[in-house]
Amino acid sequence: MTRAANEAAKAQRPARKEAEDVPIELGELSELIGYTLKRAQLKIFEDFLRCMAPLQLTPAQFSVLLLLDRNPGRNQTEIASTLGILRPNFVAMLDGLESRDLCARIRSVNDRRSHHLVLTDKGKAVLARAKKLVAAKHEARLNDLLGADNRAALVAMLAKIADEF
Amino acid sequence: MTRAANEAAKAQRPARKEAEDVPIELGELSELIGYTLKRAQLKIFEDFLRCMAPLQLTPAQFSVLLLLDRNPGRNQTEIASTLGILRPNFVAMLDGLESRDLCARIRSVNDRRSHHLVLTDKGKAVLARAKKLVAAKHEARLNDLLGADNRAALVAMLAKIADEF
DNA sequence: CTATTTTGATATGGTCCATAACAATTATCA
DNA sequence: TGATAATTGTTATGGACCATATCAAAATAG
Repeated sequence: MTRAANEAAKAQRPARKEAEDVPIELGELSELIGYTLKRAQLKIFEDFLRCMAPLQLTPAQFSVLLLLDRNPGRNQTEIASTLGILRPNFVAMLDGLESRDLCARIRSVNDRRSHHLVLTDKGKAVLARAKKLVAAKHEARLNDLLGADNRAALVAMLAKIADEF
Repeated sequence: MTRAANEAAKAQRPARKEAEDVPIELGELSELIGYTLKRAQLKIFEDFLRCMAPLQLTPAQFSVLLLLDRNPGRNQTEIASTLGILRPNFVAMLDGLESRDLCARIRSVNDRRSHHLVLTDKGKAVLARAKKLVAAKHEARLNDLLGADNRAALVAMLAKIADEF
C-alpha cells in the first residue's frame, strides 16, 4: 500500500522561486500490468487485514483454514503445495494455528511420518466468522467499487493469468 | 475429532492400493479476490524477470529507471515516495543502480542535503532496451492471453482498486 | 541566532521466501 | 528378505523486502 506516499512530495525544484509543486509523472508506469497488479494487491491485502482484525487472521492463514475445512485429513505436504507454500515454511505457520487451537495435527496410522490436518471446533467457528467478515466487508466493498459483473470478470481474468500465463 | 480422524483415514490414499489421487478442492478460495490477485501478481513478476533476464532488472528497478527518465533531477525522497518505497530502503536500491552506472546522484547546489537523480547514458540505453523487451515479450504475451480490450479493462480496474479502494 | 524541519544515510528487526540437510519412516526392487 | 531410494515433517540458514528509530549535515522558521 502507498504508505506515507502523499506527504513528502514538495520542497526541491526551484529553491524558493515560486512553489510550483510540479507533480511527478508516472509515464508508462501506469499502464504496466505488473505495477498496477502489485499496487492493487497491496491495497486488497491491507483491506483484508483490516476486515479480519477482530479474528487476527492473515490472508495466508485464512486460506489454510479454508483448505482444511474443505479437505480434512490431508497432510502438510499436500496443503502447503496447493497453496504454493514450501514445506519448511509451512511448519511455523501450522505451529501458529495449532497453538491457537484452530487446527490439529493427527498422527497417521497408515503412515507414521505424516500428519492428518483437521480443523478443531474452534477453528471451524473462527472460519465461519471469518467467512462472514470477508463476504460482508471485504468482497462486498469490491462489489461496490466495480459492480458485480466487473468484479467477476476481474477475478476470471486474474485466474486465467495465474493458471495459463 | 475422532470422527474427523476416521474421515481422514478414509480420505487418505495409500497411493497404490487404489490409485485415486483425489485432488484437493480449492472451494471458495478460487473466488477470493486476494487469492487470485496474489497468484496473478506472482506469475506476472516471474514472467517479467524472465523477459528482463538479459538486462538483469527487477520490476522495482525498472520502475525507478522509468521515473528517472520522465522526471530527471528529482531527489531521492520524491522518487521513493511516489513508488511507495521508504527512504531508508531506497538508499541501497540506488546504490545498486549507481554502481552499475545506470543512474547518478548529483549534489544539488540549491540544497546541499539532496541529490538530483539522473539517468546516465548507459542508463538511458538500458532503459530503452528494457522498454522494448517489456513491450515485445511481457505485455505482448498478456495481450495474446486476454486480448487488447480485456487487457485494458483489467489494468483500468486494477488502477481503480489501487487508487480508490 | 536558536530551534525546528528536511534529506540522505545507518542500524536494526520483522516477515516472507528459498535451499540444504537430517531423522524417522516407508517404498522399491534385486 | 534386505539394501537402497524416496518421502514426511522438521531445523537451520540466508536472502529479499519492509518498517521504525536515529543520526549528521544542511536548510528553514521564528
